[in-house]
Amino acid sequence: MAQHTFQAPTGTRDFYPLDAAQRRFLTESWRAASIRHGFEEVDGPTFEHLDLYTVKSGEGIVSELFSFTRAGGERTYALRPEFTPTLARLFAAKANSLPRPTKWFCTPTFFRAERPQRGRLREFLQWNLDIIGDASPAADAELIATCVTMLASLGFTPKDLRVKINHRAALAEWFNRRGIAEAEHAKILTLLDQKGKMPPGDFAHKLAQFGFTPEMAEVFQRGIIRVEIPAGAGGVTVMGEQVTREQVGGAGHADPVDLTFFAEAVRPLAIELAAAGVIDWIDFDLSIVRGLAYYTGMVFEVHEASGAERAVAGGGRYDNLIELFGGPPTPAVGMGMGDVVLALVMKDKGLMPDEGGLLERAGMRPDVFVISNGTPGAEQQLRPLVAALRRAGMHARHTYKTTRNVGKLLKEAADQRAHVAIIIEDEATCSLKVLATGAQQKVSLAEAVGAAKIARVTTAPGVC
RNA sequence: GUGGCCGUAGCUCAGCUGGUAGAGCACGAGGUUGUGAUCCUUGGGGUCGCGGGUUCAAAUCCCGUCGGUCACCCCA
Repeated sequence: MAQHTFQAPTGTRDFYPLDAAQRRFLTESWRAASIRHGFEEVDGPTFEHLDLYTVKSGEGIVSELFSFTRAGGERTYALRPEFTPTLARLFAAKANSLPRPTKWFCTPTFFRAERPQRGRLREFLQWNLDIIGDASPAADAELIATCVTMLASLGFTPKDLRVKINHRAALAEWFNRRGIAEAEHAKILTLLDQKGKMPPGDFAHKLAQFGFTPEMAEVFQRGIIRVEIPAGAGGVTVMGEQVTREQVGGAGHADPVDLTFFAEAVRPLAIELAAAGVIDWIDFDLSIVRGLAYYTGMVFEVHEASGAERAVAGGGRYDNLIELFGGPPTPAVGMGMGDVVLALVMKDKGLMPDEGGLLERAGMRPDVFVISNGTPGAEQQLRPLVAALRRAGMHARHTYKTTRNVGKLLKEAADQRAHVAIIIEDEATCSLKVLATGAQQKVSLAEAVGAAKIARVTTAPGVC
């Protein structure tokens, strides 16, 4: 009978030790930033009733889900494709006893039945961050600031990544003032979303159907708009690119471009972002609209500065969503960041730690590697010393090879990224070597555990 | 779901217009002077993604299929 070989399902990943270390590094970075900003960790089931997802997104979503029924069962379930419905369910169930705002985060796995491509897989991790019960621009800014702080902790700068912010409510109000019917708004948003996938001429032509001039199309193409911030709110007075009537149509044009209203609408948010110290990362950009329906206010995406790669993160305000899932009317703002694009962009920018760095940051490096020099007395002490180190809370390893060549075993200790090597000389003494520096000292075997602890603490590179 | 490109050792690949598989690195074992090096010896590992077809003969040519990748659709 021929052996059958099994492959991992399409769009999934196997996590060998180094991959697992990278995953843990990312999730720990997410966790640390969340906790520093006062968010609490939550989670829910990996699968939910299918209905939970069709409520918000309609039946069309089903083809994008992994759904199933239990053999012999009636109900249909789906592996979770996102966290927001679960979050809304959790909040709605205890809404009366939860504080306002409630600040929650999680870093779980999600599943989408799409064909994988660059930056998109069928199973992935996503950091979710939500502030529920606070309608203020300060909450929007806090969410974005948490996201930015996390990215900065990985080594990104405002030159690497840009946070592009738009405002659905302000756009809608602006459209209304231009006399565009409510029913047309979604079509315009869709058109804006697809702008990058068509020639500029086509885009202008399609926009014209909604009464926009080619000059307005030019404004949307430029995207970034100018927003003035009062001095004293973070010391920044002006941000963004000046778009003047002269640049896009001339002062005498019949339909002059006036974005004053829009700039006024987002200024409170800009002031909060300046106060949070992240204004350097921000562009107010009319071309960011984010997919579908439920956003009601601020929307944002984090992009690699040159526009390469997919969005690293995205989110926005959804003030109707908790209600939609059966809770009391509650304003909320949230975001998600997937691990796949994040890792790609980190590698693009040279910010992904190397093997040693990943093991370090994931907490996987051995504290001590114990070597016997091969004499009978030393050999006898090897296992007791390893055991004693482990009892003392240290990550201790030893070789499984038969050779007792000290040079080879030191190489093995270094290959395994151990911090300290202990070479047992005989039944009573050993040498303790700090591998990073080569410094070596003789100690009695009885003192070895204590000496290793001290060496480990005083030589540990800081984990930031 | 649709299309382009790609599948040879753990990795990077060689193998020409057909003549039943190789290199480097890596890995295992051992040696050399007991300190992360160099060096030497040696070992394991592939029904060439899978299945069919053409042929005396297929890693090589043809078809299908599976997988990967990139793009479209979609992107919560």
